[in-house]
Amino acid sequence: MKPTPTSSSIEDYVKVIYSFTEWQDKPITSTQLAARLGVANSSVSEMVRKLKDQDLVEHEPYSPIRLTRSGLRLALSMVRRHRLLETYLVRELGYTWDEVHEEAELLEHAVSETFIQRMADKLGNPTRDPHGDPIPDADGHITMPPSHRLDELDAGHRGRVSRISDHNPELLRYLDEHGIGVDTELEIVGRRPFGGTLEVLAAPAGSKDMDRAVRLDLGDEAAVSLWVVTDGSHPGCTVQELTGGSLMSPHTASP
Amino acid sequence: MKPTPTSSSIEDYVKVIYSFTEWQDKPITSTQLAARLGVANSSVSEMVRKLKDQDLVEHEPYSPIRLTRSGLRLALSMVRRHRLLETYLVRELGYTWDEVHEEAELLEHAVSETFIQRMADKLGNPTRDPHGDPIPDADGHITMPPSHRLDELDAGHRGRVSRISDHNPELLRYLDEHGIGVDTELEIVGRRPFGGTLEVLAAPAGSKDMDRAVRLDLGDEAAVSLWVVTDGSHPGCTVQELTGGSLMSPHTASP
DNA sequence: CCTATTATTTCGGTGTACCTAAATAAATTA
DNA sequence: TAATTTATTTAGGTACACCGAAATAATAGG
Repeated sequence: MKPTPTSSSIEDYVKVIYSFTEWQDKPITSTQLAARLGVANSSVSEMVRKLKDQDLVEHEPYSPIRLTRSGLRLALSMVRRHRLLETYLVRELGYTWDEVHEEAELLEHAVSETFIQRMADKLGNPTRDPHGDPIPDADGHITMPPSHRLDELDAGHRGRVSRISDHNPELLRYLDEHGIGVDTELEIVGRRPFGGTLEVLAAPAGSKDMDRAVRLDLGDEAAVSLWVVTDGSHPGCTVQELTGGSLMSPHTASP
Repeated sequence: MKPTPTSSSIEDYVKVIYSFTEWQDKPITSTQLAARLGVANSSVSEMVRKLKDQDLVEHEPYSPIRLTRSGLRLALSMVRRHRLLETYLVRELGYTWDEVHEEAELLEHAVSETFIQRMADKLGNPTRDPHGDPIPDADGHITMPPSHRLDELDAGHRGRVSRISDHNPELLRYLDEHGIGVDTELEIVGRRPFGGTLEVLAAPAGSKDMDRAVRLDLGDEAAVSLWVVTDGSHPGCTVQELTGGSLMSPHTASP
């Protein structure tokens, strides 16, 4: 419960802890956190102690890690930075959606609050980034679209792609080559679970041609996450993560 | 003479070493370097050893520090980053010239080469930044305008402001309030050296009104540096630093 | 030329964020 | 439930970039 000298590592920890609960509500464990940050478990233990000292997380030994109110505030401000930066890079500097993640990852720790605000103004305060993720506002309010898991959708289901995870550039390029992006209308034409892997076949709406359908091979553990709107009406409704985790009800986060 | 894992500290050291010799040619000493970086002398000694190991500087104990060819290359790339960022922030994000320095200082360590290039393209590969400083090209070539020291100019001399140091926001705001910026036409209406300080009175060209002239009180030690073109013809000719150091001949640096 | 002053380097330490290996707690399963 | 496996934390150590204080070299003054 001390002051708050924040560092770029701290920002990363908090952001990852937040992200883990963005689309499902189980809190993250040390090991998962270590894996996502690419550091050793022991580093996490140590750092979590520090985060707790600064009142950014709640944590009892051997139990999962949860953000406090002020941890959530910090996390949402990092998420806002990241997503605004991605939007800006795509709209103003001609980046493609598969390039932006890494660059934003570095920049989010370096830019000032002024920079963020000027950028947001110039972009017209967007509420979704190029991957379809919601952008928190300056006060840390974020509205998650209501959602269902893609792996619960039946063949024949149509909808718009609402969101595609920005973590796998290779997947993004693959989807791009097949004409799939945010807001693309899709239809689930088939599905085949096997060997712990869920395979979803999707094609531009209307096509029933299984051979020409995009084959999405979805391992567990966050390898891939594609999101699909379950009704074709408005963008930004009824989406849910493909990989791991249980179905959760729609929610809104704010500090 | 080892490989080259660069860090943001190393980048700062090298950039400051370069800057010191940009407008005069005496090499920097440990103490001066420490002062400009805001670190202790002992930190500089240590770091300079490391820079030498990486073949970025030449240095014999107790003598001044000079960049090697590869040190100069790195320095010019940092200067390019910094000046392009300043230009971009002013032109694209509505920063004023007195705000940009700090922001660029942070960003220059974080952005990728791709980012720099896209930014440069969008700006049309400018060769001067908002303060009038020359921007090195992608190959590390920079052309310094030929120059005379402002403190050698006589009263009555007219010219355009070619360059104003970006290190003192307060000065920049002061000048701005008095309508002085890069490319403003000025006339030296008087001068008064006293107590180790040089005072220059300048006014918009034509005005002979000493009272309404801008009074520039120029201490030594890099407190202020204003640059004035000594002839009104083209921008980018005959400029020189105001503070400390001896007159040097025009030169061009490149790695 | 020798001494006093100033510049520079060396030495012993600090905080941050990592790591591996060892110890301990929790969960699984036999 | 006891034993094994897995998760987590603790212990001991590293690299980086910094610091103040002490030692040493260079410079300036008498």
